[in-house]
Amino acid sequence: MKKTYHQKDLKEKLILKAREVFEAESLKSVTVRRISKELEVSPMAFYHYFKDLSEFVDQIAVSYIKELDQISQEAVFDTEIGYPRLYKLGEAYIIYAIQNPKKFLLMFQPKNNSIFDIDWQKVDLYRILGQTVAEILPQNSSPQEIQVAAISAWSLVHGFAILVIDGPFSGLQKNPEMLKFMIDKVVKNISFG
Amino acid sequence: MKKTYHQKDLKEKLILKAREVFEAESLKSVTVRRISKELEVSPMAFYHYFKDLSEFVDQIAVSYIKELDQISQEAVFDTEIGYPRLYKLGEAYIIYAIQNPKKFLLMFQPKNNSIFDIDWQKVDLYRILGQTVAEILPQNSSPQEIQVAAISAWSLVHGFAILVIDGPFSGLQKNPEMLKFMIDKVVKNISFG
DNA sequence: AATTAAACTTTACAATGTAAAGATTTCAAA
DNA sequence: TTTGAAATCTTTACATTGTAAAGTTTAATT
Repeated sequence: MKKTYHQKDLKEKLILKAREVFEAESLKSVTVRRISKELEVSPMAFYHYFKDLSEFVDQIAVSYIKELDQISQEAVFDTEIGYPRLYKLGEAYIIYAIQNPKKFLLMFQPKNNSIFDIDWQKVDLYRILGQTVAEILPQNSSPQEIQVAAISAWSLVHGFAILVIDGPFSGLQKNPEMLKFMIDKVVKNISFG
Repeated sequence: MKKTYHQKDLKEKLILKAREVFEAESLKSVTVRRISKELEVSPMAFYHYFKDLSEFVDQIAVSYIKELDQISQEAVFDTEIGYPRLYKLGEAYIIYAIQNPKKFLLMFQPKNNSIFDIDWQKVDLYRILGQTVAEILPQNSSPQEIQVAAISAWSLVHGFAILVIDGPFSGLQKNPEMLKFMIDKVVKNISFG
């Protein structure tokens, strides 16, 4: 009996393997039994770490949000304050979304019935965006004004990403030059009414 | 044996019942067995009309797109040409989305693995939007310029809707006045770079 | 009336999530 | 070092799911 009871970091391994399977195939392939089998563990081990499949999927989504956070940070890091930084951030967001459609959709798709209650205030991207628009707005802008600007900016790039990934403008993906042109157009179009 | 073989419009009834169940509960409740049972029909009758569950769900989504089409038409119908019409259209879109989050998300969520290949060119909303922005742009605008404007407009309102429904700005739903203010702000913010 | 096609049923199976209870291992306290 | 209790993992079991295969009933056509 060489069974490896107690591998200690099973929770991380489960998520890691699930990401692997999800990225290579789809969410449908991420089943308790499948992931357990790949880690050579009984299906029920899963339930020692997660309440149910729904919660598990939520945590996978969160792991991707962290990935996006990382990218947002990098995008902002080496770009000058002001509009250039905001444009860069928007561009990075759109490019990530289009290059990682499955991941991106997972983050924003409210799973089954679970509320998936992310605390967005704690998501880096959320704060970075707020910070970035604040740097553009007049010094004495109110939090509300900043919020309004952030919503406008995020809405535009998010909507564009979604509509290009699998909506009415998915045709753009077949024309890389036009796509690039549109990304630039959209990003530069961010404005604060 | 009063079994009602051949009810003839079973296909429509299946979709109708599915919409009912979906709206009252969730997509998870829309199962072949559940819908069949409610119509007092064997589960396998379903397969006489639909290839599989995936295709069925796609058709439900399409039925909601038609609903949105209807609303778009009405929104545009009694509003004067130009920006007022575009604003009205955007507003109607956002309000529908927020008041019918489940339906709205279903339309834009690429089901499981099915391509869900809607021909958007044939969707009224798509054409109405194109028409509406064209009425605003200079007469001699190229199809490409119109397309760019349409994408900008749609992206903004769509992104806003999604982010408010279950994203980082869902908090807005708890503040109807602020929400209304923001909808107006966003809609008026549509611009063509 | 006879034949064919359409609409539906019965039976069956493999895959899924997960409840219940038991086994193994680890580790802290005695 | 022994002893338990807590943590980790397994086995068994069941209800629900999608759907394949084959058969039955009704309607349509000839």
